[in-house]
Amino acid sequence: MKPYLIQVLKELALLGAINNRVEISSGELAAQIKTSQQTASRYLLELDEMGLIGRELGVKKQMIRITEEGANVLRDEYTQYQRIFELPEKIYLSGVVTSGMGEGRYYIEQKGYKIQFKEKLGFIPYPGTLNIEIKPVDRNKIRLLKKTDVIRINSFKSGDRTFGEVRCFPATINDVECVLVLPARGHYSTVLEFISPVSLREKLNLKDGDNINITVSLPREGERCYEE
Amino acid sequence: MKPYLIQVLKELALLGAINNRVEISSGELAAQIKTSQQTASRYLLELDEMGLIGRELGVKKQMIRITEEGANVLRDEYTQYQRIFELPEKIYLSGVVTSGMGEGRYYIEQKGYKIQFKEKLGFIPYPGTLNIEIKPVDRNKIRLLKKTDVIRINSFKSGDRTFGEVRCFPATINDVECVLVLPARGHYSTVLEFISPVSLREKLNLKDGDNINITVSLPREGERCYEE
DNA sequence: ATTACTAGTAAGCGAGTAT
DNA sequence: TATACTCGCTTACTAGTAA
Repeated sequence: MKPYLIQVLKELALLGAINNRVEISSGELAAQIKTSQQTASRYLLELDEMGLIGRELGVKKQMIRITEEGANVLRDEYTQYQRIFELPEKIYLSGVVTSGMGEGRYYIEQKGYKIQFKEKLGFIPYPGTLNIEIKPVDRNKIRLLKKTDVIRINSFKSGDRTFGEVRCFPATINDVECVLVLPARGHYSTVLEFISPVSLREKLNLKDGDNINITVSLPREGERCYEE
Repeated sequence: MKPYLIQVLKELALLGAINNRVEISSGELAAQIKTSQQTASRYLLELDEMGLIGRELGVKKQMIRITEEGANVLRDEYTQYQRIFELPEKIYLSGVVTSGMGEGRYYIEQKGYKIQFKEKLGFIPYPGTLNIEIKPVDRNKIRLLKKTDVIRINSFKSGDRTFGEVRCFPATINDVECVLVLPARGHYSTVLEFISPVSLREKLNLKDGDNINITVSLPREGERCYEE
């Protein structure tokens, strides 16, 4: 979808072309979007061919109406802006199922973690984590999570070693509820670990390489903290 | 403002670049917006030169943050989408002060209208209308108004002639409250007439040719009616 | 008046590559 | 690895104009 066509569609929508036909000549549209009449005419032809607008050409002007499909294009844009400005409650990620090397399992089996999971999450996790590899660029979204404070699992000592603090976020994978577990310290990884009372791999019938969609819930506004 | 730059800015914002710095290479951005690394690099240069983003170039990746100015560009876009989808309570117009030929005055001085103005608007208008010429393309917005029902002034007979039904809409001109009066029948005009208890021309200190901004309030959702 | 075609020009794109 | 330059190619633009 060409960006300039979205802009034109938006302009038509602002004139009311979503719920009504709108009377506008290519010259008028051109003035509105500050381009030439010829270009405006071409835009309308393109939008028409793509089925995003409908036109009734009269002898003089034309009546234009945005189609359902065209309205959907704009609605999608609107949704994106809402995600930007409406201090989102969720972030959206997609990723691929991978196999870790069983370290996730080793960690969550530690008594010091298990007690806290039971207390703060209300369940003892199935012994094993579901590892999801996300796109490197989406680590920026994880960055946001690291600054928030949802459910905090404290660090503890066991024998000679220390197990670090981790943070938990209510999440869904393909609409199944689970919990994202992030180490509070350390470098950003492209692999996320999820836990649940039951085996997510079985419940979701997943195998390595499967694509899945993730949503992660963010805490309420007041608890949010940003840089600087 | 080039449409494709807005799209890129939006993409960065979706990664969280408004409140945080975001770590992204030109190649990653390219993949995100489905273009080449070179083009993505050029986009970032353009946005940087325009002051819409700030960059910290490291040896490897770069940290990007949307500036206040950049955020404003996106906020303006968002506002436009809100006007499209949030079933607006107001429509926004701009226009130029013109002189009619005194017909407005003739009409509102009619007793049949005056009684109804007093009853339904709560005031007897200053004897004269403020005429505002709008852009022809904005008649589409007026079209929306014609389908709504805010304050209806009934037609009446006086002597041998009939005075038609008119509709009134709460409005503001340069933030001063007034009332837009539209004939219920007849062709769309590019000249709108406004009334008020006092002389709007004096109160706003207007002369012919002055540019003014208008907002017109629409009725609540339930009362709205669309074509078809 | 319009819409929209043609043709010449300008802007945008991406492969190759320097840094 | 990165970023971002050059340059040939493609796409988009507008003036002129036909319908």
